[in-house]
Amino acid sequence: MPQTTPKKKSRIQTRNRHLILDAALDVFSRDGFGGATLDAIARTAGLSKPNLLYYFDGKTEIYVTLLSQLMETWLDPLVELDSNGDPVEELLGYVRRKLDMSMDLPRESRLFAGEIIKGAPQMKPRLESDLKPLFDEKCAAIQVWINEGRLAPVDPAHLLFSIWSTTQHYADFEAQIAVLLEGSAATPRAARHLEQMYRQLLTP
Amino acid sequence: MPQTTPKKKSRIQTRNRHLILDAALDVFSRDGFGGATLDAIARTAGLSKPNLLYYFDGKTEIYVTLLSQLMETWLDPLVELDSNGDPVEELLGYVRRKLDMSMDLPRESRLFAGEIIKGAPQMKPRLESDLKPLFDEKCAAIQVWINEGRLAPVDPAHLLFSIWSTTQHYADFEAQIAVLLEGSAATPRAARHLEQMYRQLLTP
DNA sequence: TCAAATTTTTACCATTTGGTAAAGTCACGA
DNA sequence: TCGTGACTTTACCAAATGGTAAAAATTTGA
Repeated sequence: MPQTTPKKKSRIQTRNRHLILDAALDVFSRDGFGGATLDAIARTAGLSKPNLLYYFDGKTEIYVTLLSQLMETWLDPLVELDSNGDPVEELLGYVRRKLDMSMDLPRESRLFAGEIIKGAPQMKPRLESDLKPLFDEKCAAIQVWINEGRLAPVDPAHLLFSIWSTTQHYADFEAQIAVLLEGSAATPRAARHLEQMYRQLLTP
Repeated sequence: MPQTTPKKKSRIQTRNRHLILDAALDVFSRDGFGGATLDAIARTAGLSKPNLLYYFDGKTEIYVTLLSQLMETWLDPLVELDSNGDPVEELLGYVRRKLDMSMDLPRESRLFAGEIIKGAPQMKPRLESDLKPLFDEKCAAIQVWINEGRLAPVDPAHLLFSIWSTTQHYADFEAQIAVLLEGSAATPRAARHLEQMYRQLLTP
């Protein structure tokens, strides 16, 4: 009986698949799906194009595999938002995790952004099946906190949108920020600014 | 003596150039520069590909023309930020203008986002020459307001980043928001949420 | 060690893409 | 109305691109 997720047998399999996915992340996040080429991915990975296609069935499969892996990583900080914790501190912790993620994984952030900008042709099903229920659950939890008077009355959905946009901005618009901030490092001041902003907004 | 900006002579010239630029905005904002094709632009514009190339010298020229026109529109709301006005109201007005712009011109917002995500290969010079001085000027004006005690102490640069990201998010991530919010219209609640957030942050 | 299985390379191919040459069509002023 | 210049179409190309077949090289396991 064939497995739906076939195990990667050899050492060399896993090594090369990782090489390819890392190269593909470079190329897809910079050029988008349409602008990326198999040649560019192969060159970046240090493999030949036919060799690439020995490990993946095609350009689309590489892209989908990347997005699929990314989805888990991307949802993780929100999963960790604990409805039993202190409301303000939980949300500030979430902001912090999202910001760290933007700084540590800018390519992943840009890949995600590019896919959504295009209208999410590949991701839409997973947005509906994975993100939407989690989003609804967390919005409800935030609303409970508000009803209990432990959080200032904010629009839960748009609060989450704000957090996503302000944190991901540092990855997605890095090129613009580099021009405007020149030498100075963005991270510490960004972290301070976001904590100040969301603490004021959320404290009842 | 040839003009640097040759005048568009006939009625049909201007009409077709507009048709092409509008079609190109559709295609480039969805597929990015690399993913866009002249065929797709021509089809969208209702012209033949050679006919396209009668009006523009090539794919790159169309793209650069679009970005160039966009730059003015994009900077405009920030230009209007009046250092003689009331600080909080001026900044809230700016937020409002940026949000309206995202809602009215989502394709332009996505085109801009796509270019920056790629590392701004075409825009970087104009970011340095046009945006950077304006940004520095407005940051300085905000700092003056803070020093005068008319605005809460915030990081001017990161305040502007927040405003850009939270407003543009509604255009750039429209596909995701559509999934999460389903039927309900985002605009009025977004406007309320952003006003609440920035009023609290900025009021001294 | 040596055959079987896995991995890599070489040599291709069909389609798509950005772009051009040149012939044809149209609009307008003399 | 007719010639001239502006516009459009037809018929192409060369390069790039996603992808394949099959031979060659390498690794693996008995």
